Amino acid sequence: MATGRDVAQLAGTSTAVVSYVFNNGPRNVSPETRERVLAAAAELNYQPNALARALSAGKTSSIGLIVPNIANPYFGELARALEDAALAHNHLLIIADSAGNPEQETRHCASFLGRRVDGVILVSLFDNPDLSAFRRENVPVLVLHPIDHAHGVSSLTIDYEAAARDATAHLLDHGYDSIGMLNGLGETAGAQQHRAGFEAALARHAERNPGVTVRAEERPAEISRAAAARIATAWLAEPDRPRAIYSTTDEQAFGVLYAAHVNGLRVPEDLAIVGFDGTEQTEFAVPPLTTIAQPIRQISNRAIELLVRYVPDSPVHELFAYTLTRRSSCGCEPS
Amino acid sequence: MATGRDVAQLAGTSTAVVSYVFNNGPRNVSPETRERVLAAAAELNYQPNALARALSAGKTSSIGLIVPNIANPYFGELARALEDAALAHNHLLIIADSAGNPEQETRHCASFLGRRVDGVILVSLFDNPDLSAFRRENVPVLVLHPIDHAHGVSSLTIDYEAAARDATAHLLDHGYDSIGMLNGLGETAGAQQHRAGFEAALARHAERNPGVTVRAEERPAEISRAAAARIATAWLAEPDRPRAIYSTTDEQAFGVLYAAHVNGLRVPEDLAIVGFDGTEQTEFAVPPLTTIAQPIRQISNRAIELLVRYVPDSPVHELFAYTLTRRSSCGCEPS
DNA sequence: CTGAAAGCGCTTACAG
DNA sequence: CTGAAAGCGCTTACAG
Repeated sequence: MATGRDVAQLAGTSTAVVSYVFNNGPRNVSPETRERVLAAAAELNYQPNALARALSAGKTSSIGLIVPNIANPYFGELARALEDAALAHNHLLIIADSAGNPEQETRHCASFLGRRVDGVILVSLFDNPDLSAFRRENVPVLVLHPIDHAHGVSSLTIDYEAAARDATAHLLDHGYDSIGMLNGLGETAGAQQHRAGFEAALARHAERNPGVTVRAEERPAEISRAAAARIATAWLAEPDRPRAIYSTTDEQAFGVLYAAHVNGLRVPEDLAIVGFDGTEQTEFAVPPLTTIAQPIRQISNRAIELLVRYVPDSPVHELFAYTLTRRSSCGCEPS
Repeated sequence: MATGRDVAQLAGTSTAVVSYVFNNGPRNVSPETRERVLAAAAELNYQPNALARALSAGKTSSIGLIVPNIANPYFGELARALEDAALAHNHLLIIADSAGNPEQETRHCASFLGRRVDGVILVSLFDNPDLSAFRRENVPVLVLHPIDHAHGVSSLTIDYEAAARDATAHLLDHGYDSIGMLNGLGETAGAQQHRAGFEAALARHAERNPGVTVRAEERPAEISRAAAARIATAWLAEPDRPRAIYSTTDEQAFGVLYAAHVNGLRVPEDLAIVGFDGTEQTEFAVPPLTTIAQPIRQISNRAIELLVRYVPDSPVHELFAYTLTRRSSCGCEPS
């Protein structure tokens, strides 16, 4: 492939000038020279080598993203929004999938370090991911879920506890007296906040409705349709099955929806469901799913902005607004 | 960050040897020297700079993938399988999303060229994508869908026409006498093959059942749940609505499922549905969707293999086996 | 406004 | 088995 030298030669100038033209700086170039360079470049189909540029300039203009499963639509939508935002800043988003495997997450981190990404965005499988290597090399890292502030990592997230409280309270407002929560596996900060919100809503409800008892139970499941379907199918077959289920991800909510179908239960007449994430698919579920909608675009735009423009020198923890999108799966009237 | 020179210095050797150690070649290194290098590297947290390596070695060990929408689960599953395969060959998969925008696909192609990827895998928005730049630079390209062989691009795909024929025939075997096809937009090779298969099944059925008339109609829709839902909702509200619909993607099939729900139609009692792609979600649809399952893993493994090991010097067109996964949406007994 | 040259951090013939 | 050095293709002070 043609190099800057080839272009310079054909244009009768130096490689420095070719660089100035293609980068619009840092020095000025006379209009005539610029024309000659551009013409030569077009003739030779010149495409600057991004590797050489990155090596020389000391930055790659790339950002790494690690998600647990890119086939999960929430992460797909997230990746899409992040890529749009990165592109708007002329950065490349490198998407890596940890496939639910902690070791693979660690491998991807090392690989990103080797590729000298300018920043990384992480949806971690660990409650306390080891980010010391990034810290050592001064590579900014952003985590897109709750994380213990003591870990010293920046996070951009909605308030899971408040959202879980609202979701549960909404189910309680419908009058359901037996509510299940399908949480994720493990004691991550996210899982703990979901639980805290769930319990807070129950406590408040008990306080306001003396004498009324609501049965509540939490069960864990891997975050996948298949796992949620399996666990919920068994759960809903029990005689004292819950009347409503709060799922901590949409992916699991779809599994619960399926489990209801398997058990011949109507939604919402026999079982109410609320999901979490607000993926586009929830609108087209049968019936449409009520869910906590995350502001994916806003979080994504801010994440990229923080990584490419206003790199914080100490950890930041920004909270974003969520909305409870009411649809028929919880018992609300279809709109 | 520590460089190879730092490591060489600490280990009391040269950068060449450091390189030999980290690449296991191309020269041998005595066990003692190797030990010293490894120890020094560990002490300095040395991580070879992949950019410098690529620039020097003349290959990036990276493969570019462009899909129309990474939030579409089919492409998510595909990306995941391709990444696994690439990783197994120590390659990086760079995922790019054209967001249904042809110009963005073109931009991504240029960007891949600039990043000097070793190969590209494409799910194109164009019927005849302009791949001349890759050809000029000798970058192998693989397209994962039907494409006119005259275009000179390699393709890895299932036989869409045969699959469409089987799917349609299956619906006809159920005895439905009015069948709709929800195709993609535009006259791509894929859309044409879907149509050809659909019509072939109808023709054969007519031949074998003289006197029996089956109504058939094709309608186009953008490949998204929302678009398919909108179009199918109107279609199913018509008095002579189809009794069964063959959707050329699962994503559209989910939209049709939703449209049936909106129209108060039961699936499969009032409307039978068959999808295409075999995404994992189809298993957990309500009711589970019958679909043409693509061998995603096999196609992905082969694609990576062709790009990193047996780069073909002239276009290849490999056909993979698909399966019709029967579930209840078409009227088959739930298994 | 422009050019010659050093340097980014590797790899790899070339010597020894 | 090991080292000195050229080179990959850019960017960017340094001169002029």
